[in-house]
Amino acid sequence: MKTDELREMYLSFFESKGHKRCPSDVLVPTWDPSVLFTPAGMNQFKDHFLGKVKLDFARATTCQKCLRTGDIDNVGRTAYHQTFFEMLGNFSFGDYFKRDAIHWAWEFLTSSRWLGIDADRFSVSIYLDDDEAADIWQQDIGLSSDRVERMDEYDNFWPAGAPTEGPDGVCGPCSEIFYHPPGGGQEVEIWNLVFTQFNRVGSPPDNLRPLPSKNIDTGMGLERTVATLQGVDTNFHIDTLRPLVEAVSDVCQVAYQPDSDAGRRLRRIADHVRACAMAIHENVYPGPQKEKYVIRRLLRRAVLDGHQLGLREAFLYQLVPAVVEVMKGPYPDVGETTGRVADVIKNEETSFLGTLDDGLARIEHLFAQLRSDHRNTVDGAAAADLYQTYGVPPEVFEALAAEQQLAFDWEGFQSAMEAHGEASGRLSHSVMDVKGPEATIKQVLHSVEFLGYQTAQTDAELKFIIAGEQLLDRWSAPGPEAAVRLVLDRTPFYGEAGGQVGDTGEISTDGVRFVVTDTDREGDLLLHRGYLLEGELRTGNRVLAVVDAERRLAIRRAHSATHILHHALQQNLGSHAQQQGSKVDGDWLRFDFTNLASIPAEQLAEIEAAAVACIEAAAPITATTVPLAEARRAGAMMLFGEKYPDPVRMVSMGDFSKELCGGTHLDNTRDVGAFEITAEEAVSSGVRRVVALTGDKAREHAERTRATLEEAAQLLQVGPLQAPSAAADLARSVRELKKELSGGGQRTESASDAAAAPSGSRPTYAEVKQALRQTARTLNVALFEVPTRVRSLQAEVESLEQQRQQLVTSGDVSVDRLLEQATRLDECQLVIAEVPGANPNLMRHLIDRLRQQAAPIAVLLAASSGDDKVVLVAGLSGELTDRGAHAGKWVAAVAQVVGGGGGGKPDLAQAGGRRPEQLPAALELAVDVLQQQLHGG
RNA sequence: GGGGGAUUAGCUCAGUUGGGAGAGCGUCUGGCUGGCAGCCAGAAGGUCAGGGGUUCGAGUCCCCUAUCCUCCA
Repeated sequence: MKTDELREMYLSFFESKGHKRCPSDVLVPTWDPSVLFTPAGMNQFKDHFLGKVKLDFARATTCQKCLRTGDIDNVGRTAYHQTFFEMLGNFSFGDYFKRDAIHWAWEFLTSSRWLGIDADRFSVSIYLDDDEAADIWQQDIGLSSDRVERMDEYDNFWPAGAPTEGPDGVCGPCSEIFYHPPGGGQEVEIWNLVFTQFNRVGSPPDNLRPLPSKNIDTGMGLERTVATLQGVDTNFHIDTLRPLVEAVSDVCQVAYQPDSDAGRRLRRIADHVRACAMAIHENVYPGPQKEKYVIRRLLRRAVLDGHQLGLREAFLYQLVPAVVEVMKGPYPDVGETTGRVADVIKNEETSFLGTLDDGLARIEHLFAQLRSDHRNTVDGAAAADLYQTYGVPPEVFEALAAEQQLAFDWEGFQSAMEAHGEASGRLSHSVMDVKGPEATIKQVLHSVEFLGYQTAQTDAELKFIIAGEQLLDRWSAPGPEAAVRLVLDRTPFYGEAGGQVGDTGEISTDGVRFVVTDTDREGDLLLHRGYLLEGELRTGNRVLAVVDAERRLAIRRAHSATHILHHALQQNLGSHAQQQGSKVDGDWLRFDFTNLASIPAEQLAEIEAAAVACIEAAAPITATTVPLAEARRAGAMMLFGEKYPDPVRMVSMGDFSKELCGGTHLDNTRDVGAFEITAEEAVSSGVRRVVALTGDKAREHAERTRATLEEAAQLLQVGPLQAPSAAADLARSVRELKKELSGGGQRTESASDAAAAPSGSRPTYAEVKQALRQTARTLNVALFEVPTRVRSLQAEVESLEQQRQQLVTSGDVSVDRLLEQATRLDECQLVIAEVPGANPNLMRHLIDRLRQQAAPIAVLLAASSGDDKVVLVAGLSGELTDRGAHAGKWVAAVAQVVGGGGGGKPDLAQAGGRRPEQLPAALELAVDVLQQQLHGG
């Protein structure tokens, strides 16, 4: 039996038993914070099990794409471990229970109409005291007692060990079905039937409370079951995966021998590349965090296996077509993204190979150190350090160490990694928690009627008051510190979702005013977060809920503009430019999308112009609720990573944009008013971010841009469009002045462009924007910091000019002049002098020249800079340092007199102080100090 | 979300109680050789990522921000 046949047979069997056939959920359920990836078929039904949502059906069956990395080390080594796999399952939400679940499982496995497997090939396990299940298996089905094994809570309870160790929440016993292959091979667990019938509360004993409605949750590993049916010894040899392994073997040019080390690596590569391709297909790219990081790690492990097999160039991406070939049957849409997925993989593996090269250099460095220390073991902690900081994989480390006859301390490595794990903090999340006031509310109130599409205000009944984790009947504490959440039976307030921020506004009744600062969403509940201004709230009150209409309108402008931008991006960049995330606030929006390269300014301007054209086209905007299938036919934008309800709300703009969206929108695109893209940047590799403004904010931004450029131009005394070149001149003159002062050299007269006359006509906004951007870039500051920066540069020029002037008027501070002032001390020349206007660099130059010309010599030069600072530099020629003099100590002692300190090397040192008026006294002291040093006093 | 690191010349990077901003490669100029390869000499090239703080003095110490790398969850 083929894989595709088993999948289809399972689903149609349960359809024939009244189950709704649901499609596989996405691989990354963004709506579920407790998991990174969908780990099992039941995941998409969590809310159904908990009664959190209204049920349209009580029985479902699925084939679910799953990803698990818990046992990643076993992949390739064992027969059945995989990271990506498919799971068949049937589910009951308070409908049928153990008896039907077991009977149907048995019928599917053994009936000749279905799988028709010999009943003698099966045995089952059940939970210790689950007599109900035991009876069904033995009495109804007729299994002999030696084929029904009772196991403890760690084997036959879900979650494992729950009665004793928790977590609290929904749980129950399970029953596993084992297949015994003919010929006496190892038995295989192929199906697990979970009977969720308890709510665990606290520690044993008596902590398992029966649930009012009991559920069934079963899981049959597709690949594993196929492997047993096909009589092959590992999942990797079934009809779908064997060709993939062969493809890996081809690309790697390593013959596939199942039992060899290389064979294990080939299987692992096959598994990992399939997992990566399926995830990337759903727009989950390799990245530095969370699910993205898991994908990066999977990809790297595969690359590393290839590396160990001798490959040094990117190769994984070549396997994408093979993966598509295998997966496009059940998931036809994977065929649409082959090129994109391959590009992403190629990019990522290329950059990883670069990282590996860096790692090799660091490993070399460490080996050199070991050799010089005459040690023969690579310290595990040091290796862990390199791994954590630079990503040097331990496997590579070990292999290279072996070449150098060095041992690798795996134990030390592991414990260091564990310590790192602790230090990084672990998230603990229970699989299903039914705690918190929101859960309590949901038992009573399944959803809140949302009226915000039609109106900004409505009367309503106050149903619940949530303060912290408690439900209250009344609330009277005023002020922002006393924040609570309110639940109404209906509301015009939009709760944050789909990137659109929550509404603000006011909820009031006679003598009571409550400020809504934000609106959240918990499932279908809308929670108004805020505080009381006056009065007392009581549940049951009739209240008036009023949204801040002006802000809501600004949000609508931004949201409609977001759809327009999405459309413009796809038109301009291509259909790969898909939404990766978005945030919509009042007249402000942020839009992340898939694109490998940055977008040049000209292209960005084109995109902006295209968006503006859509706005000016004054296209009508409509929202309709239609069946999902109809929306798909209409060509609405569907995102792979999104989970859509059915029916869906489809927002259309003219004939250019159709998106599935629950947000609030304008009635006509013209109402967006102004639109401007203000930033384009990277979010992570392969993802770009655009920030844009609409309406009032866009207009204000344009005003401000114009005003800022004009201010800068005025400071620079040029016309607005000459600001960039004038700013460049200014920056250049600062650089040249600094160089001149520090080098003591001659000033090279810079050919500064004469200030051009302001141009006659008023520059266009595009020109203004361009000019300000360019100015900001030359000055290396943010757009609106330009005038500030210009002022500070101008001040710097002035002060540098002053210094230069001082230096010029102080006459020629030449080596000769200083030597004329020299006195004698013992056999040496001694120069102690003030050099007005000089800086430390110039003084050092002078000292160098004096030492060259007149050794043995001691020099101490001083200058006051500014009003309240003194700089001192001292230098000694070799003869004097040999005799025990120390420039650092010398200059430090002298600097004390001017209220400072200093230090440096024996032959050259520098100091400073804050009291210029004491400088003469200090210089006088300098002679004595040096004399004492030379005479050991 | 948390831990570790990086950011210095066009490129690759060094910079050690805080006290002269450096090397190699590349570029340019000159020289050696009959010419080239090559060798020698010299030069140009820096807002030490940005901002704040400590200090007489910060590439170096502290804080913040940005970007990138990396590990853990």
